Amino acid sequence: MARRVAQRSSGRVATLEDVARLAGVSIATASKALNGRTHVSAATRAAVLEAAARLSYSPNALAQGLRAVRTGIVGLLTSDLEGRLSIPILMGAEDAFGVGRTSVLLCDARGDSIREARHLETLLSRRVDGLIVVGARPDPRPSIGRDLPVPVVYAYAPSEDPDDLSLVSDNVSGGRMAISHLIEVGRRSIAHISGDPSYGAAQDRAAGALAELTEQGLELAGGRVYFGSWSESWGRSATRMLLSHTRDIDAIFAGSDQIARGVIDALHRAGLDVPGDVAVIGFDNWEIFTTSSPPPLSSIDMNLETLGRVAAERLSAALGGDLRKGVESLPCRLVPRESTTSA
Amino acid sequence: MARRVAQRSSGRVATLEDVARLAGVSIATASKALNGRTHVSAATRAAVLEAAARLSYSPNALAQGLRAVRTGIVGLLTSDLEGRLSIPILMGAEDAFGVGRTSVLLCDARGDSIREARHLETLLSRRVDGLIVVGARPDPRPSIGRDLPVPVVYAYAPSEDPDDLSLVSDNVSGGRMAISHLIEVGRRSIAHISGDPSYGAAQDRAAGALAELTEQGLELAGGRVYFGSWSESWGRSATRMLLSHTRDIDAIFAGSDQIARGVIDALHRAGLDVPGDVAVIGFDNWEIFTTSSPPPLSSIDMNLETLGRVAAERLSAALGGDLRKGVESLPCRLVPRESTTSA
DNA sequence: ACGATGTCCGAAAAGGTTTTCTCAGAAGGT
DNA sequence: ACCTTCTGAGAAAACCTTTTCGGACATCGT
Repeated sequence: MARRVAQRSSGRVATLEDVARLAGVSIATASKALNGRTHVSAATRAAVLEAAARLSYSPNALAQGLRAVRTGIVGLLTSDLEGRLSIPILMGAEDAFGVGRTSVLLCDARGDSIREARHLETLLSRRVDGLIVVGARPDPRPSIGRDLPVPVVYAYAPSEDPDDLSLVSDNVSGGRMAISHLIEVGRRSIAHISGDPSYGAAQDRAAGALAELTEQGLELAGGRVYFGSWSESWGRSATRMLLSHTRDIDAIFAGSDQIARGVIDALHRAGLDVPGDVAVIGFDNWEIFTTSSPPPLSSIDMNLETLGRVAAERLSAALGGDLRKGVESLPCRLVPRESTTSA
Repeated sequence: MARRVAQRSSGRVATLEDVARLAGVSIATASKALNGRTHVSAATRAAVLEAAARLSYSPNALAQGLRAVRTGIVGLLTSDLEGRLSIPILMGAEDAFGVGRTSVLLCDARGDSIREARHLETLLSRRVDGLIVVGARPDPRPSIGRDLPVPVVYAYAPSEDPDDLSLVSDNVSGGRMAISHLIEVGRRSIAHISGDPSYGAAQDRAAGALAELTEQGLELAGGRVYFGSWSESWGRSATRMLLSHTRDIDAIFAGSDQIARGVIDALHRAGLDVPGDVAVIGFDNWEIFTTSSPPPLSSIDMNLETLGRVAAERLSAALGGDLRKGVESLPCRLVPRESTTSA
C-alpha cells in the first residue's frame, strides 16, 4: 500500500496545464516552448522547461496522437510462435524508426486467422501508423485485406496479393552464396540436404545452389537434392543415405542449421572430420545452433534485422505518400565459421 | 497508388459522429447504443449498429484512453535478446488479459540501461496501464524506479528492491523435481552438471537437487556439482571428466537443455546408451533442444506462460487497488520424455 | 384532465495536446 | 509624432469519445 499512497500523494500525473500554471504562462506558450517552436522568448522557454522538469512532466502521447496525423505506433502481426523471426525483425524496425519515436505493438495470432482478425481490429482501433505482417513460414500467405486505412508491409512471408508490398529474403541467391563459398574454399563434390520440399524456401535455395554449381561446371554430389524435413534427425539419416551411396563428397550444404547439426553428427559417427574431410554449411545462422556446434557452423544469414529495417523504411515512405507494391527480395549474408574454413 | 486513391476516396476513417448522422441520432445516443448502455430503444440501437457496420466504424482507442482511466495497453520491457523468455511471457499475459482487451507494447532494451530508461519514458508517455519487466538472466536486477505512476511486475528476474513485486520460477523445487523423477524411474547414482555458478538459478537448482537426494538418503554421484558454463561444450567436457572419475552413474541432471545435449553426446561417444545406461534430464524445456535430441529430452519447464499470466493478473489486481510486494515463486513442471523413460 | 412516473434522447463537458488566429506592445523608419 | 513591421503571448478550435444531466414525451393511475 505504501506505493499507492505515494502515488496518490503526488496527485495525478502532471499535465501541460500544470506546467503552464507553474511557469506563469498560457498552455499554448508552454506547448510551443516544449516543442521548440518559434515565437517564444528565451526567458519564457527556460521558465517552461524548468517547470516541466520540476513536475517531471511527460506529454500524454494519447492526446498527441489524437490531435496529430500520426500516433507513433506500428503493429507487428505475427504467427511466429518462437519469436525467432519476429524479434530480429522487430529490432530492425525499432532501429529504423529510432528509439522513442515509434513503438511497436506486438500481436501473435498463433496461426489462427480468427485471432489474427481480432488483433487486426484492435490495432486499427488503436490507430497504428502502419502494420508489419510476419508469417511463420516463408511461403505466400493470404493478404490481411485491401483498402486498409494504413500501409502494410509483409515481411518474410509474402502476401498472395500482388498489390501488397512484401519483403522476402532472396533464398535463391542465398543458395548460390553457400555453394560459391564452398567452391572458394576448394570443395568440388558438394551435396545438398534440405528440408520439406513443399516450402518455397527449400526449392529456392536448391535452385540457387544448382544454378551456381552449373555455372561453375560442377554437378551435385549424390545425384539429387535430399529433401526431407527441417529436422536434425533428417540431417542425420539423409547423411547416412548419402554416404552409403557415395563417399566421394567433400562438402555438404544443409538447408537449415538444424539439418546441418544432424549432418555433422552423422559425419562424425562415420569417422569423418569436419571440415577436414567434409565442409558443412547451414542456413538461417541461428546462433543457438551455429555456435554450440562442434565445430562452429558456417551459415547463411537471412538478415532479418535488415528485413525489419527496410519494412520500417517502406512504412515511413508510405506515410509520406510513396506507396510501393510487389515482392522485394533482400540479399542474404554469408557468415563463415570453422565448419568450412579449417582454422 | 491505387490503394492510396481508394483510401482517399472513402474519405478519412469513420467517426462516431458519422455513425450518428447516418443513423439519424445524436452522438451520445450512438455511443450508448454501441456500448450496450441502457436508455436506448431497441429500434434505435439496431439503426446505430447498422450504420456502424455500413461505415465499418471502429472506435478510436486513443480517444477512449484519453477519457477513460485505463488505456488497455501494458508495456513489456525486456532485455532478452532472443525473445526466448519474453515471447512465452507475452503470450501468457495476452491470454490472461484476453484478446482485444489489452495490447502489449514490447520494448527491448538490449541490456542497455540508457535504452531502458528511454523505453520506460516512452511507455509512461503512452500512459500504459502497467509494466512487466523481464530480465535476461534470473538474478536480481535494479529496480526501474519507485513511485512510478503505474504498477510494475518483474518477471523471471526479480527486482533488487523488496518493495517491488517479482515473479520468479521456483528453481529449488525444479531441482527437486528433476531428482525425484530420476529416483522414481529407478535411478540411484545421480550426477549434476550445471552452468555458470554465479547464476542464482544454478545455485538454486543444485540446492534443490541436493536437498531431495539427502531426503531420499542418496549422495550426489561424482562427489560434487559440476558447475561450468551454460553451453553444450561444457556439458560434453564435464561428462568426460565425470566418467573418467567414476563409471558408477545411472543418471545425470543437467542444469539446462543445452548442457544436456552435450552430456548426451559425450555419453554416446563413451559408448553408453541413453536412457538404457544413463538417464538424462535437462532444464528449461526449450523445445528446439528437447525434441531434436536423440532421444527426446526430459526436462523441467519453468512455466513461463504461467509467469506471464500471473503477471497480468497481478497487474489487474494492482489496478483494482490490490498492491502486492515481495518475491513470489511459481512452481516448475516436469515434462518427461524418452531420455529418462525407456520407451 | 392532471400529476406522477418512466422512457428515450440530446446538449455539453471533460480528457490533454497542438495549431491557428488574434492582439498587444515594442522597435524602427520617415 | 505617426505609421509600419515584427515579436511574444494567449484564446480557442480541433481531435474523438464517454458520461452526466436535463428535457421532451408518453403512459398510467386517479
